[in-house]
Amino acid sequence: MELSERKKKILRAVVESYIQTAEPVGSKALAAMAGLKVSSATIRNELAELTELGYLEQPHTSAGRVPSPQGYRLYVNELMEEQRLSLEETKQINDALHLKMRELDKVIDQAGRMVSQLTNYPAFAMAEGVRRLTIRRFDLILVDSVSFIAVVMTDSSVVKNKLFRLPADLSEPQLQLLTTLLNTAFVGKTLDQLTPELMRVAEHAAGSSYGLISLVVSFAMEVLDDLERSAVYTAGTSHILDHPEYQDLGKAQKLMSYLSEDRSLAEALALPALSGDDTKILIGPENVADELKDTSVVLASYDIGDGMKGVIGVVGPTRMDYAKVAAKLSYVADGLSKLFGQPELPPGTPEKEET
Amino acid sequence: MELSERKKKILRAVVESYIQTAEPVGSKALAAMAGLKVSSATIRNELAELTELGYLEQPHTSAGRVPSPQGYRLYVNELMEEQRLSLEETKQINDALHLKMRELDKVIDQAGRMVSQLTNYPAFAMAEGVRRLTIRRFDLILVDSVSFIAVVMTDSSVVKNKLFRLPADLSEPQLQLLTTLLNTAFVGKTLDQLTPELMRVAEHAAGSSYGLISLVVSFAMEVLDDLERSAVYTAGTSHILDHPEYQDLGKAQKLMSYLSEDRSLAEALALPALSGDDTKILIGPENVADELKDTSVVLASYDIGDGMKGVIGVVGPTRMDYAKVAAKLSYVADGLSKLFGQPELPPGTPEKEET
DNA sequence: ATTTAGCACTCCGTATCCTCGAGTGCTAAC
DNA sequence: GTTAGCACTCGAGGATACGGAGTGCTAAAT
Repeated sequence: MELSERKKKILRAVVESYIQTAEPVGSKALAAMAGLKVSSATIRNELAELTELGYLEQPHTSAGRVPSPQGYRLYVNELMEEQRLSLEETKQINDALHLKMRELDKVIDQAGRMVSQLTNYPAFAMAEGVRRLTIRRFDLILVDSVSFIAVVMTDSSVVKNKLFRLPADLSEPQLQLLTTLLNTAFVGKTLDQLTPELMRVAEHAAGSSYGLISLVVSFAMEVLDDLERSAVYTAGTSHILDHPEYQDLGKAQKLMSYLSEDRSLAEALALPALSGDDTKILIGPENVADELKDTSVVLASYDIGDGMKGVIGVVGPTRMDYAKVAAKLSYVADGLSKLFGQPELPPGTPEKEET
Repeated sequence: MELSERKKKILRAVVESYIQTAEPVGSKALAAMAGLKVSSATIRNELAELTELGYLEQPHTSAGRVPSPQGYRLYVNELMEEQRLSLEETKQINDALHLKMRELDKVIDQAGRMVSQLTNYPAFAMAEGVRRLTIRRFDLILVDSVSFIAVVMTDSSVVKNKLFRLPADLSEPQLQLLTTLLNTAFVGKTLDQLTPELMRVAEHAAGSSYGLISLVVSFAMEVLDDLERSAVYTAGTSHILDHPEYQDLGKAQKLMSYLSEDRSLAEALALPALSGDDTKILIGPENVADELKDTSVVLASYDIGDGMKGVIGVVGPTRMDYAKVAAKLSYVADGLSKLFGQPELPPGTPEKEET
């Protein structure tokens, strides 16, 4: 059943007032502020019905109303006005987006921090699809007679390196050979195809018994591990304490430590994040993770290229300023998509501003 | 003036009891536990004197006693017993020390996390002296006709890379030339000698007007930035909320956000950390940073090699289990020193256990 | 000269009670 | 359908009382 215009207006007023003040909203206050020229008594009737329908809740009988998750949901879906960012805000974001680093993990990390700082909520940032990155090239650089550095380069300019030290001497020609071998075997493969089995096949094909190949297997494994680990960053967890809903130490504690376990956060949010392209809002119980049941999450994803997606998001109380957060988040996400889309400019070249 | 044996015994009992319970300690409780066969009245007299001398404090007239910073200081200097770690604990640490990664920043980060997890306090880890790292070698790897990757290798196996994309084409020979140029000019120099001035000199000497050199200047700068930024990691800040002294939300907030500003933490602790080799304990007001005035810090440093030092530390309330924390910290620090001291074994080679 | 027992006193933490006010739901009039 | 009026509910916050842990002091005991 569709709600009457007036009910919607009232619901919206309740949500917005509560978002601002964190205090239950009473009929009188609503009568004064909502652009309705009706008395508080009428509003009381409407409130009673909205409560009946499940959009509002009462902390106790004689308190004002507070939006229920369902209420927030309706607000977010239908009532919320697209928030326009102020010039200042866009400027601030644009400035921050001029990241110097283009290394994937650095960018992700930075993006998370930025979002947290921008919204005053804890934020997280993650990348999805690292295992599908394609290997473009191996290079082995001799350091001294017993060690070399392996550099693997993939799509999206992701580069990883690792130092190897060997029990035996190694000559430049040997290294060359190994390089060729690796390149012919693995270029074009994705990272998660880089399994020990494949390695053994390659080793066999080359007829070589260096044992070196197995070294590089472990290298590849570490690269993967590393990428996956660095696929989630959280920032600004201390902002939790800014909000009155977390005066309760126990709650704050729980949420905080949940947020610092990057892995579980990633798992809980990977699915929702992937299922769509634009901004997603998960309100309280809509979250799968128990720890987030009375917490809301706003997610935005951006395109990294080469089949990878990045996700940035914000975590906060259900009483969250969804409009503002969503606006900022999607602006940042767009910015990041552009950043990854456009070819990297050489440092020093002036870049053109967004307007 | 030296305290009497009995006073010391009492002081120690107060400190240890308070560390455990976080409750002011009364004369009766002390009479019962300290190995003294005197009555509570006698102890009251002693307590009064200890308070007079500034080693103890009274939250209010009719409460028990609490150690003052000065009291903790004496405890730490003279009364604290070297804590022996249990076999389990050493095992736990040893296991954790078998870090796969040897990349400097990863190790530092890991070390911080480990310590926090081990002690249940927030921890931090930093490296000191990155700017003094010596450049060992540059490598430039052609990616495609308009981009290349620069790899710089320094002491301590620190390797950094960055992708460059150029407005113009670039040939393999050109790259070779550039590489030689960079290597002759900069190998053997430390990172902080890698200034724009030096760059200009080199460019001039080579008679080249590529402008490429300036690109690499910026690379070097970024490497430095990057290293410095990644020179501080904090972990486990949420542990703050475990301790009753931070029930006061405001305090918790302040400390937390202070801890997440890595830079200022680093500055505040760089000095004390450097001035000695073994474990350092800073109690409350002994900290220079205002934000840490009622917080204690335990620091241990370890040797990374090539003139670099690493510092790990723990932050907590002045009522901290100094003995345990110091023991764990120095054990970990020793472990790390050894880790950096011994040559890296090739993966797969079984490493010998500590006993 | 210490040490100890005894005792009056202090002061915090807690529980209890009370009041106040915001807000509700309902009824009856508009 | 709307509004005014009113009794009622319930929590927040303030005052008051109480119990207990702990002290400091004095005087006796060792």
